[in-house]
Amino acid sequence: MTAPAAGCGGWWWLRRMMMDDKEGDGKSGGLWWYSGSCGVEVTEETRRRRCGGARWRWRPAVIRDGGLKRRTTEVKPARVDLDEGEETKVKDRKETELTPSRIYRASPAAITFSLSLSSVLTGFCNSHTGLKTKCNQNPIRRCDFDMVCGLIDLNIVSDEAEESSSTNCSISGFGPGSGCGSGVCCLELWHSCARPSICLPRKGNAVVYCPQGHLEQLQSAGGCLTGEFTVPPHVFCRVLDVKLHAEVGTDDVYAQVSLIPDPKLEQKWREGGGGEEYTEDDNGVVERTTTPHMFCKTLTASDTCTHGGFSVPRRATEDCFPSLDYKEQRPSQELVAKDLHGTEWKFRHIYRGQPRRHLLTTGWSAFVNKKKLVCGDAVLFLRGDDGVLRGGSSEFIVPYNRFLKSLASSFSPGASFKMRIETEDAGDPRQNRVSPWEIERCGLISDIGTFVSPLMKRIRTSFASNRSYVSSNFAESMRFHKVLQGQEIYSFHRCSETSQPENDTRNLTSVGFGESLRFNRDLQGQEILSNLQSLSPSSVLRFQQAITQAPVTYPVRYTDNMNPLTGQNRQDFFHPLKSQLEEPVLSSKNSWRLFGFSLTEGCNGTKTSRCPNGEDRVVVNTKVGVIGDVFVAEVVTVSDGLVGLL
Amino acid sequence: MTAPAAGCGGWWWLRRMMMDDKEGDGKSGGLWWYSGSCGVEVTEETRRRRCGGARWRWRPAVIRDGGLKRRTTEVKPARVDLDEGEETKVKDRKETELTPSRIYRASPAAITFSLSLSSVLTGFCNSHTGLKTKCNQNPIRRCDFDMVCGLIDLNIVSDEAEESSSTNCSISGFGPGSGCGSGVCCLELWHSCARPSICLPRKGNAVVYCPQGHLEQLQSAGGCLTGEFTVPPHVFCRVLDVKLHAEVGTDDVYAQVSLIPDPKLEQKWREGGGGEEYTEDDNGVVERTTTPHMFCKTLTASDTCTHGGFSVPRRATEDCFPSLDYKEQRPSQELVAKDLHGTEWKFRHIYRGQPRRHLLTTGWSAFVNKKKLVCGDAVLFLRGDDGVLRGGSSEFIVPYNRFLKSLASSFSPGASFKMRIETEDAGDPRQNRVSPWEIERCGLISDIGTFVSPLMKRIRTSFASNRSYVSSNFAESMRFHKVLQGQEIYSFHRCSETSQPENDTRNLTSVGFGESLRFNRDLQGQEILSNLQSLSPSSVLRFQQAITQAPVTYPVRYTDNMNPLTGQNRQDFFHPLKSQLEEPVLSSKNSWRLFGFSLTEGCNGTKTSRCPNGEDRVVVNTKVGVIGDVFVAEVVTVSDGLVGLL
DNA sequence: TTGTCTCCCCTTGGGAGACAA
DNA sequence: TTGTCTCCCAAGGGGAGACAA
Repeated sequence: MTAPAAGCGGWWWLRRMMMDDKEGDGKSGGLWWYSGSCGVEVTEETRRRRCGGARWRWRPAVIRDGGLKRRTTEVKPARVDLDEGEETKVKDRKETELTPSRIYRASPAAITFSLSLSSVLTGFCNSHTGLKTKCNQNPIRRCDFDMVCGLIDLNIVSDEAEESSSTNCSISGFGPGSGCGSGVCCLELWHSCARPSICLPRKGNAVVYCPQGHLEQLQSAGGCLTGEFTVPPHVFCRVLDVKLHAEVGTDDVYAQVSLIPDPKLEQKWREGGGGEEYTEDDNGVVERTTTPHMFCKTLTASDTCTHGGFSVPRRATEDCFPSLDYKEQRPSQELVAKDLHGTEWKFRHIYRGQPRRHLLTTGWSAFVNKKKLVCGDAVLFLRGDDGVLRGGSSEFIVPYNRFLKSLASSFSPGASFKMRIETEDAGDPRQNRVSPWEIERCGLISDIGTFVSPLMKRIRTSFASNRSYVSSNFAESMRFHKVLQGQEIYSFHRCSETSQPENDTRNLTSVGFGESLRFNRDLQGQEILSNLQSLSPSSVLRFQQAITQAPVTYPVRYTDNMNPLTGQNRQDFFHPLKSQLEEPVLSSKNSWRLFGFSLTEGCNGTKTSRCPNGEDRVVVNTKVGVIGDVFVAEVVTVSDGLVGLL
Repeated sequence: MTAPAAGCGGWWWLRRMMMDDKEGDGKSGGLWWYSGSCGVEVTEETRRRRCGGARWRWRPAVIRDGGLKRRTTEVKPARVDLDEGEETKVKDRKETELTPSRIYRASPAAITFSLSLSSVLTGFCNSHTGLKTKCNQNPIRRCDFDMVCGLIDLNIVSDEAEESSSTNCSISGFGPGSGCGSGVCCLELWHSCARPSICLPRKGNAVVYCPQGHLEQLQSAGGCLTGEFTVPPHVFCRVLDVKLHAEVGTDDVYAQVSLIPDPKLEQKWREGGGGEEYTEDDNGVVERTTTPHMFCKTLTASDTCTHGGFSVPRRATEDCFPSLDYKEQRPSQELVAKDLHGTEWKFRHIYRGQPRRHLLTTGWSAFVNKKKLVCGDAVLFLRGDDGVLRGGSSEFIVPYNRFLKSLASSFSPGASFKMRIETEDAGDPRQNRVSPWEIERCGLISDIGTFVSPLMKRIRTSFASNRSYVSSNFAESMRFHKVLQGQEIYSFHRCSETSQPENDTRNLTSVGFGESLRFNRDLQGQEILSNLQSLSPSSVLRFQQAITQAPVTYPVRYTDNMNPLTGQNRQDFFHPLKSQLEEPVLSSKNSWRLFGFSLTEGCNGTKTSRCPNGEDRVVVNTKVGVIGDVFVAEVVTVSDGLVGLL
């Protein structure tokens, strides 16, 4: 549990915690429970064991040397047979199979595919027992809110106090078509469970689907797809539908996005037409106009033990729960909570004790047992508001406008750029290839775009000067911070500095982010440390070595680059190559290709060229670059379809 | 629960109980538990719902108006919200999918197939929580026995008392190759869970496999097989291996029989050779030389409630459990029981109370909970002895000798015959076609065999005069009665009469069965009623109508009747017909074919000929015929490959 | 403000005999 | 002989305040 804290807190901590047991020896993440008489260790023999494309996961727990003296029922069998101090393995948690993403074709006209956004892209976004909750005190006072339980560490709680209107909230409404199976999945809740960077497209959005990258990832992930497929590099599509889902057993969230190819979009693009009429921002993200009320808390031993209930942080109660009638001696009310599946959970919320505190009593232990929560897990309460489905992107579904914009910028070896990353991966990004729409030029623009698309002139925009894009990008990322809990918020401008006095915090958080900072209100996190501290010289060296290795060539073929699906081409979509006589896979080419989008058209250099003074500059860039969740690097190669970095 | 009792008790009751809720409205089989304050109804919304060939089942329970006052934990949630007398639905029992039978080919030489004997053939043989048990009182006294828990009704207990040597029994031994997956499945136990008429072939037995009937049944059962297959009507085989299995979740038993074609057998048959050298009886059944010790008891409310344990019938204790040291004030011992999967269960067996009685206390409730037993279920204890794998037949694997014998007999319309049936189906036999080796001539032999096989002269034997076969047949069926519990045994000669005084019972049971009657020792059953009572005139009429309808022709083709697999013929085994140009399926023929075995060779009548005075005679035959598990009917048609009845 | 602990009390369940069918 | 009931008691869980970090 000594892994350095990195980034600006928020949901990043969820993954950080789950990555803590990197040694994989089952010790650092082991559970020591009631260590007074015997230690019970939860092993992880099969953690992350790959099994036919399925990923086995393990649920971490917190090492505790202290603890309660009573044992839980689960430990009971061990106690009987154990001598003092003896250890045993308790398999009280079933490991759950991770469903790989699926591709299927609903009809020749509509390409429907299900992309497990959080599962496939992160692989570790598990253990959420999301709750979408309503609150009932009596027929008059009623409040709907959402609640998510995950694995979030928190030692710092936000000091921002904010009075909330905690009554008469309505259920966050999603139509049956856009919700979960039961039509009750809440968008806020879904996002709070998903990878922070996940943005969902909206119905009707114009997007560019990149099936090559999708297939490639599926294949490399050991999915069920085998053989070679004839797929175009990208398909201009409209979003037919977006459905939010959650796995029944694990509460892992995923989305099912239905696309239909739209030849008009391609035609528009070929004719040099600009972007879509709607241009809220280039992600299509629509900011909420209402403020969500939510809080997150890591469960303590007392929260999860059988004696007593859940101690609710005072500020969280005021922000998320309906106010109690404090004139009564023991004010109480009943909360009705819905999880991701629409299952209702009832909790008795009472204000009692000396000194007074807020507690959830009746019903809480049932929830703990059913969701198999242990000390160290976290729970998130999210009060329901009316949610609006936002635009966005996955790795394989790129907003049309963003796609067009990316064509207007060029990258050449040595050029610096920045992109958002998952903070926890900063120490080992494993990102040697990125898509042009994921990155942004920064610093000096050494090469003016040598690649010009038919519409480049019209929409050409320098990323570096496109300030609105930058802030939008951050607003998007910060939006996910709101589900976190913290007392002290640090601006990412100061994240490499040491902690500040508490009364300085608000001033800092109000600098430079405007409205998006309101999401930080509930942030919970430890001190923000620059990833610089976790980047040892040796790790940098390893990273350098990795990028100089021969690039991997994937067996994905495409027949006509930049050629969207039309006619017979579309007929062959996803059909395995069998009798087609083509040249073998171009393994001799120095082609780094993730999404099949060519940046080499009109560009001379197609070979992998190592950065002339790479090592120093990379280190410098890394030092400067890892700020919060923004990764700054430089282009090493620009080759067939992607940008090699860093 | 007013369904008429039918047949001679025994395992028939298992299916009878599960058929009780024929209305399917979920009411007649509902569970009313602790009706004092609230009724809790177990519904069966999806009972026996077919789902892609899988059969969903439901576990019945007994309606109880009385009961204990304490509630089980499962009812607890309902109690909170219920007013007095209010009802709620409790789904405390998961319905379990029934695995359909499988056919696969291990190698071209060895046809290995797995036939789920109990599941496929009965479809309802579920809910057994079999236990194979050892008994430990101390290191000195140790006893192994078997225990099965099923759904058996019993109101009568056998009065026969028999002292048993209850100590130092050995584990019933089966080699790893012939047992369950873990090599611990007991043959006795397996048989006690299987359909009563199931007989397993032995390793090395000569059998005739009838793939056409097998495929036909699989197809009509909605199995995974589609298309048409080139299969011969029968294949002369040797039994390579017999493996006993049980489904993990349901304890449903099935067997995996491995066969290998044996051309020598066919050659022998063609040369007019006789039967096999071993001729214990024509089923190849080897009678046990040791007496099994077992008992069965329907669980009472007290047995399944949380207060107290399982009350063991005194005689059962003496017969199956090791004797206790009655000099002690509270004699007790520990029993270690193994279920079908080899899972061990420990029970404390104590002799206490005033008056004294035998109880299983510690460990019992854990078993009840794990196996989800409720009042009305039954439990069977089977003491382990050395078991010997017996010969026998399934519907598709016919013992060679029996097959040969069946060729020696002929049937023509109007001829009477009898066959064993599942008692519970007597009211609706759904048996309009049978195989010649399943039936036996009775009454006047109106037609002397017009069908003569090459070896008929040598082994020709009249079924009606083959007394040993008759008794063997009954011995086989009675063998399964031993697992049942009853106080009053009725001879099948008197089964249509009303109940007799108890002291008459022993005399009756000793008439006419000789050694086979020892299996009745533990029979448990209600009064034996003739199925005549359940055969209303309308049902007979319906049956008559059914058999006069145009016979169904199945899409099973066979290339050469009576031609076993040889050479290329064998190569095509199970391979779908694709390019073969044959005449269409002979749907115009009045061919009733179940196993593809022709009885029409040398026989003039191939058309469906209705019995001249059918209705009256059928009724008469039925009246006479349904005696215990023996069904007497008459031949209606003799056509291409089977005998039409009744 | 809230995590831990202890105390109290109720529920539950295991195990015993009483009693009667 | 055995099914049901009641009693006893221990274990465990829910809920409360005490206390301290």
